[in-house]
Amino acid sequence: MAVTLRDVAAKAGVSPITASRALNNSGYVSRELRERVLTAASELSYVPNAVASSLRSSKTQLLALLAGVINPFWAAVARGIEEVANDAGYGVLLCNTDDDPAREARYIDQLVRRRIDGIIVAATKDSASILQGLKRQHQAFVLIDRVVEGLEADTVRGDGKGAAYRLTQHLLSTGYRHIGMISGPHNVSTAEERAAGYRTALIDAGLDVHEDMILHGQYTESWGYEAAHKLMSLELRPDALFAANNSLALGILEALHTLGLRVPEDVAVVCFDDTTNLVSARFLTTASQPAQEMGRVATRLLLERLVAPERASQHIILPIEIVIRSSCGCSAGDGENNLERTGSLPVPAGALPVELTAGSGSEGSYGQR
Amino acid sequence: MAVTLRDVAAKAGVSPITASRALNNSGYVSRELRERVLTAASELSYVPNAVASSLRSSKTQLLALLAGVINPFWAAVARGIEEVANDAGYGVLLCNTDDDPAREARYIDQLVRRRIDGIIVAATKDSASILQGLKRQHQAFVLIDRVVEGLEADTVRGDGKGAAYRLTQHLLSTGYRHIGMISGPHNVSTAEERAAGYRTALIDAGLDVHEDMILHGQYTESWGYEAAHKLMSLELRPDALFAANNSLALGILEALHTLGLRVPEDVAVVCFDDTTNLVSARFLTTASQPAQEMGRVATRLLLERLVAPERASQHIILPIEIVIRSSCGCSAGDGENNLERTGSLPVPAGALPVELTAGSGSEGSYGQR
DNA sequence: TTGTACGCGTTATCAT
DNA sequence: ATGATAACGCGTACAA
Repeated sequence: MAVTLRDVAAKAGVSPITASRALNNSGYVSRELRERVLTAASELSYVPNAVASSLRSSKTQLLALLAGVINPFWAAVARGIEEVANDAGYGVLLCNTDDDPAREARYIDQLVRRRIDGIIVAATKDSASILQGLKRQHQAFVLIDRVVEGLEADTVRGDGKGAAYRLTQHLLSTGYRHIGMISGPHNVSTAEERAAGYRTALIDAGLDVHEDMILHGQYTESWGYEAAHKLMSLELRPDALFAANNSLALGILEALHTLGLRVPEDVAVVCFDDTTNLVSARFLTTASQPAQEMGRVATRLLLERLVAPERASQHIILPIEIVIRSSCGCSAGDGENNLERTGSLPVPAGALPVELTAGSGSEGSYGQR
Repeated sequence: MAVTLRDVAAKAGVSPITASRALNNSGYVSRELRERVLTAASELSYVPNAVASSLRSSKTQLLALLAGVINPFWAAVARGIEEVANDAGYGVLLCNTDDDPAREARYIDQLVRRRIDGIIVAATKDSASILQGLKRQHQAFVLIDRVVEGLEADTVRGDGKGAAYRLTQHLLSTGYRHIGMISGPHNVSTAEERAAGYRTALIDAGLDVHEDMILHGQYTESWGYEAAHKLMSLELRPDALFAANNSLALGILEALHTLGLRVPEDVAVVCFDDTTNLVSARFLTTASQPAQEMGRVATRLLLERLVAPERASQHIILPIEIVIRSSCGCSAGDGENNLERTGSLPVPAGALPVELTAGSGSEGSYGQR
């Protein structure tokens, strides 16, 4: 039924393998035969069968991103991945896990069956055992954004603890003393690490850490909304809130609006993740993660591993810039364009290299380009 | 190297084909042999090779969504697709085109090479010829959200013209007379159709249509921002703005904020697409598209077509509900929770069946469940 | 530079 | 209910 390489070869008067070489620019083919083959192919409207090719070569030329891809952060990551992958001749599958371990497991199973060349995964801690299984099967994968305890693997992530530390420090230096922390699930490493940076900053400033001001839940807008309500009804009401990601920040802003509180006049708000495409969050001071670059770096790492499966795993930690806007009283807006009044905290040069070699067996140092 | 069906069969002491039948629950296999096979498979950690299976059966069990998937609207659509597809044993590939015809073409080529069973595509008009090519190759696909002139194919979309009409009517009945329209690209049918509904509403109300108050650009936040600035600097300044999608609405809100204008006190704003997950847009009166349902219906249509390739194409138009919130002066918020003050316009029963049979050769009538 | 023969892992077809 | 055989469409290995 369908046109095959054979048909093309026959029409061009050559053997199938010659046709294959001509179409793939592999091996030696004379200029004349190549012409004949290409002409025949286009005349027959030949469409190569990637399935057959994959079976024979045991390569699918396909990578996958496994994450909760609804978030703009992940959209940016995906873009970075596609960029590098496409350049290298790979396609990219986007798989939406919603951070649900069950969906995660189902997808991984699917991807392995389909012999996807490599997987970029934002894993929960619950999937440690599944990922161990992948290692055993020699399925290539790279962890992105999140680490998994007890799993040694290529990893790309942001310096979440450091950024949370500096974000908290910024609030403290602006005069806030009762900072509430609204974070994500305990089974996601970034949620823990951001809380840790916050704690350390308080301690280093000689302040007490009130554990009842640290709330963990989901990385969702609705949890941000709920948690903000909880924190704002504490006896010792916070004068500032730290949102551990962008969705949480949106929920928090809505809650504060509901309560008739203004930002930053009544309560300061800072948050993690870049949110430049959300108008309501444009005025927030944020830890702006290099999402697209994370995607690029992860993909490069993955492609390298496809070539060298036995190489020691690399841990790459990208710096995170703190972007200062008017949400924490440093330059309160008055109805004018708040966007004008922004700044940026330098990344402390000393802090990073220390973390860069944190992973066992690591030697990674990528930098940004 | 890898464990194959052969190995499993050998270990279970049966032929490969019996092992295949046991693992796939296809054909007749005795209870005992099935047990033996399953045990052998799990002991060997057998992972079926979907590539080989696809080659032999010429089915990949894979569907793809081709769209600008960054938008929350498409995220909801994707969810609906996954829901139905997974239940039917299909996986779903998400492909991000950014409405760029070149990317669209590249992806389609990839998908066809990989022998994807069916494609759900939000097409631009530029891709008419490519899609014609797909038809010629008997590649199954379904158009979603957007129609393509001169292309007869299964289609699922919202009643955009009708909804735009009613949205405009709502503004008019609330007393607004100078309504600016900010829409998307000319090569996307929804952008045209929403503008058309707006025009018809004005005409039916006996008002003049000022073409300089209708701006087409991209479906992006930045175009919304830019266009709002343009419209608000017209001599005859609009008292209301119609955003043809949610991204545009965000940009418009930001622009109005920049200009120091309040919504709805100074300018009313209505928009298309559900935006319930965007805090800044929670108070907008919107045409709330049944995004997830669109995904579900499109997938059902596609699965049906896989079974009956020669069936006449169906055109399904889903009703769109108008959700009234405080953005157009009907019940201006005063700092309290605007969300309380909402309502909903009934879908006019008569309008729909007429459109349902609009497509040539169509007979579709799906309804909602 | 070109061609031959075979195999990748699975399932369709037909036979038993 | 089970099995033998062949074939899906391509690329590797080797030969010419």
